[in-house]
Amino acid sequence: MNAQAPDGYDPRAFAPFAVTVDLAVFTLRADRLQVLLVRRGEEPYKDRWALPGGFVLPRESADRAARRELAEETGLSEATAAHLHLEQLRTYSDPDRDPRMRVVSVAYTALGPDLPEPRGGGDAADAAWLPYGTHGPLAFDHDVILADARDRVGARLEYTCLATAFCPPEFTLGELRRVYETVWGVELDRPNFRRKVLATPGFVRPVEGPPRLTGGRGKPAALYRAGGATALHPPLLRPEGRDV
Amino acid sequence: MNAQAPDGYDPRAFAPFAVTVDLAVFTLRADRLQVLLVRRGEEPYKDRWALPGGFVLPRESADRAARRELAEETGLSEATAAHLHLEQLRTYSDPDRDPRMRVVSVAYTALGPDLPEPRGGGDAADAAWLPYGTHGPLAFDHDVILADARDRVGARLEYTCLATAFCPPEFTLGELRRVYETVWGVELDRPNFRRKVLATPGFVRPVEGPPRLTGGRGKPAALYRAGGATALHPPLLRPEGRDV
DNA sequence: TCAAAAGTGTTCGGTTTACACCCATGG
DNA sequence: CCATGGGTGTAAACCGAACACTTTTGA
Repeated sequence: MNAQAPDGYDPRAFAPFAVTVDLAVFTLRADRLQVLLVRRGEEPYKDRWALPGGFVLPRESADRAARRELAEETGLSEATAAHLHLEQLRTYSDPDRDPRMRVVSVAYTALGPDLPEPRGGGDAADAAWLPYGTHGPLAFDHDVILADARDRVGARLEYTCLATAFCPPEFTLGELRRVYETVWGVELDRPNFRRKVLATPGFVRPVEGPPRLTGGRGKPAALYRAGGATALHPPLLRPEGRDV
Repeated sequence: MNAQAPDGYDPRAFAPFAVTVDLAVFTLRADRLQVLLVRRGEEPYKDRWALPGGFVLPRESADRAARRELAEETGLSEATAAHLHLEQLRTYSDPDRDPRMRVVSVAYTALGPDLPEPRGGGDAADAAWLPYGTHGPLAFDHDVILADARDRVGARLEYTCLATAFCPPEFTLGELRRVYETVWGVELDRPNFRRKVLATPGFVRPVEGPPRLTGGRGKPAALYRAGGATALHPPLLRPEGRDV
C-alpha cells in the first residue's frame, strides 16, 4: 500500500477481495492432540470437515474477527474464549483456493486446555474435536493450513512458554510435561524436565496456599501458574533431530 | 471461510477489502542493517518514508505480488529479485490503518546481500537504502511492520540458516559472522563461531576448487556456499539475555 | 616489520543426560 | 503391599566461553 495506488479510490475498483479468518484450534484431550473441525453443510466441499472461520466484518480487524469466530463456533462463553491463546499464523491467498470467489484468508492458531464439546453457538452444521490426523482430507486448502499450524505449535513449544496455554490456570508439572510429550510425541525425563522448567525465570510460578493436590493416583503434586515470561531462555529443545 | 458464508456470493457484497503487500527489505551495507524505503509522493503521508509495496492483482497470490513488487521497486532485474529470500511476516488489518479505504496488507520480509541502489523501475517518487532507525516516523502503520520485521530477522538468525541470505552466493565465514554481529549488535568469538557453523550439518558447504580468496588484508579465507538445511540444530543463540 | 584477519588447540566450568532412590497416595 | 506418579540426588558426558597461538596476507 503506497504510491502505487491509482488516484480516485473507488472502493469497488480496488476492492475485489473478500477477507476471512480460519482457525486451527487445538486442545489436549485423552492424551492426544485434537483439532476443532466443522462439517460443511453446503457446496463446495459439502460434508467435508473444515476449519472453523468466517468473514471479517467491514469495521473489524482480523484479530477481532478471529476472536469473535472463536467464541461463536466453539460454543464457549465470550469470557472463556477471550482467555484462549490466539495467535496469527499466516495468510493464504492463492487465487483459486475458493472456487466461488477471490478469498484471502488470515489463519490463526488457538490453544486451550481440555475444552468442552463444541456446538451451541454458531451455525455450523456439525462441529467436533478430532484427533489430529484422523480426519480425512479437509475442505479448501485447510489441510495445508492445519499442517502449518501443527508445525508451528510444535516449534513454538521449544522457545516460548506456549505450553501453559494448553493447561488450566493451575496445573502440575506433570500436566505441563504431558503437553510436551503429546505434541512432540516423545518421552521426557521427569526429573530433568522439572529442573529445567523451574530454572527458567518466569516460566511458572508456584501457587501459594496448600501446595498440594492430586490428579489421580500417586503422590499429590504441587500446583503452578503460568509465569509472566513469554519467551524461553534458554529454549527447551526437543530430543534428537528436528522435523520442521 | 466456511458455512458462515451467506448464499448468493455477489462479489460486491462480500468483497469490501483491498489487499496489498508491504515489503521490509533488508540488506547489509557498510556494516549496518539497512532498509529499503520509498518516499511518498501523494497524500496521505505525503513526503514521508514508507515501505515499498502495492496492490495484489485480482489473479495473483500475495506471494507472487510480493515478488513482483520486489522486482519493480528495487530496480533489480527479475532474475536477481527472483533469488532474494522472501518470507511472509504477518498480516495487518486494522480497519483504520489507511484513511482512504479498507486495506488489508500482507507484509513480507526480504533479505539480500549488499544490494545496488534502488531506483530505475517502479514509479516511487524516491527510493533509498536507509540505516535501520535513522528514518523518521514512517507512513501508515509501517513503523510497526518494520519493527516486527526487524525482530523477526534477529530471532530467525538463531534457529534458521537465514544468515546466508544476507551473503553473496559464495562467502567467507568472516562475512557470515559479520551478519550475526551486525544484526544482533554483538561481537562473537571467531574461533567458536567457526566451529559452531561447521559442526551444524547443512548450514554451509565448502567451495571446491581453489579454497581461497581474500576480502582485503589478512589471511585469505576459504569460501563456502549455503548448505541445503533450512533449520539450525542446535540453534545459534545470541549471548546474554534475549529481547524478542 | 606490523596490523589484520583466518584458522587450530586447549582449558575450564557449567549444563544436560541418564539413572538411582525416596515419598505419598489410591486401590 | 503394590503400582503409580511426584520429587531429590548425583556422576559422567557433553558443550560452550575464553583465550593462547600460528598462519598468511596487505601496507
